[in-house]
Amino acid sequence: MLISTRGRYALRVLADMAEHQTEGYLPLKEIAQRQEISEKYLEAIVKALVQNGFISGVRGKGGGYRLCRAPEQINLWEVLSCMEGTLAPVACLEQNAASCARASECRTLAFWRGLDEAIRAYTSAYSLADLMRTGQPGNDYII
Amino acid sequence: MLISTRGRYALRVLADMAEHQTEGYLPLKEIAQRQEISEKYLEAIVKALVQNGFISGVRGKGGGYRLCRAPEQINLWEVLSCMEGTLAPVACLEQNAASCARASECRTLAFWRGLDEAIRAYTSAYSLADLMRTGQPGNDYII
DNA sequence: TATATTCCCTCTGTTATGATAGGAAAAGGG
DNA sequence: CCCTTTTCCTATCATAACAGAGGGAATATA
Repeated sequence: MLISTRGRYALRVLADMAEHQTEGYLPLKEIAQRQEISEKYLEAIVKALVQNGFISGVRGKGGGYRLCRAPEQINLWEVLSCMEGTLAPVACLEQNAASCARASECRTLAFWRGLDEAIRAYTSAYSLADLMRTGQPGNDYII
Repeated sequence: MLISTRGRYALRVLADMAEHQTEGYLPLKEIAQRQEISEKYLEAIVKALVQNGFISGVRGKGGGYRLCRAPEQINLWEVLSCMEGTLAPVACLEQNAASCARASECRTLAFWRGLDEAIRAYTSAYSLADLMRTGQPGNDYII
C-alpha cells in the first residue's frame, strides 16, 4: 500500500479544516467527530501537519487548529510525502537508499523511475482546493 | 512502499529468464546467484509466478524454470498486481474493501481513483520485452 | 543408486501499522 | 487562584507484513 491511514486521514483532516475555515480555530475533538476518526490517533497526524507548516495549533480554551496557507497553496504531493516519509514506489528510489552496485546494469531501474515520476506528477498536480471542488486538478497552485 | 521485494525481485527474475531464454530450463540456483538474491526467498516468488502462469517449472536433473509466454506478452501490471496482491494506492480501493459509508460525500475518493488509474496506466503500458530494451514502453503487448 | 532439481510446510526475527493511555503545559473564564 | 478546555508529549501494545532460513518429500536424469 503506497498510502497508509496517516496520509489518508491527513487529507481528510485538511479538507475538513478547509470546509470550516471561517469558524476560526477548530478543536481536534470536533474534527475527529465529524470525520469519525479516533481523536487520539489524529493527534499524531496533526502533530506532523503542524511540524511541516500546513496547520498551526493554539492551546487552551477557544483554541484548536487552523490552516496556515490558503487551500490553493497546499500541494497534495507535499502533504502525502511528508506524512508517509516517502512516496517512492520502491525502496531503491528512497532518499537515503543505499547506493546499489547493480544500478548501472539494472533492467528495471528506468521502469521504477518512470513510475515514481508518474506518481509525483499526478499527486503534485492537485492542491487542497481541488479536493474541495471534488473535481479535476486545476493550476491554482501558486508558487 | 507500493512495491515490496516480492514485486521487485519478480521483475528481476523474469528479466533474467528472458535474457537467458535460449538456454532451456534455468535452475533457480543460477538465477539466484546471478541476481544475488537468496535462493530460499526466491522459491516463494517463483512459486507465485508459476501459479499465475508466467513461468513453468520442471523437476529433477536438467530441470528448472522457463517463461511460459513471449516477453512481449508478459504485462508488468499483471505481474506486479499478482505478486503484491494489489496495486491499489489506498485501502479503500482494494478489491475486497469494506464498502465505506462516507464514499458518497468523500472529498478524497476521486483523487485516489485517479492515482490508482495513473499507476495502472503506467505499469500496464510496459511488457517484459520493454525491460529488455531498457527503453520506453512499446505497444508490442498483443492481446 | 546417486545427484540435481522443484515443490511444500513450518518457523523466526524484525519492522511497520494503527492505534490507546496517561498525563504535562498553556490559555481563558470565573 | 482554581477549573475547564485544549494542545502537546511520551510511552506502550497488538497485529500483520516482510524477508528470509531450515528440513525434507517428490521427481527426473544418468
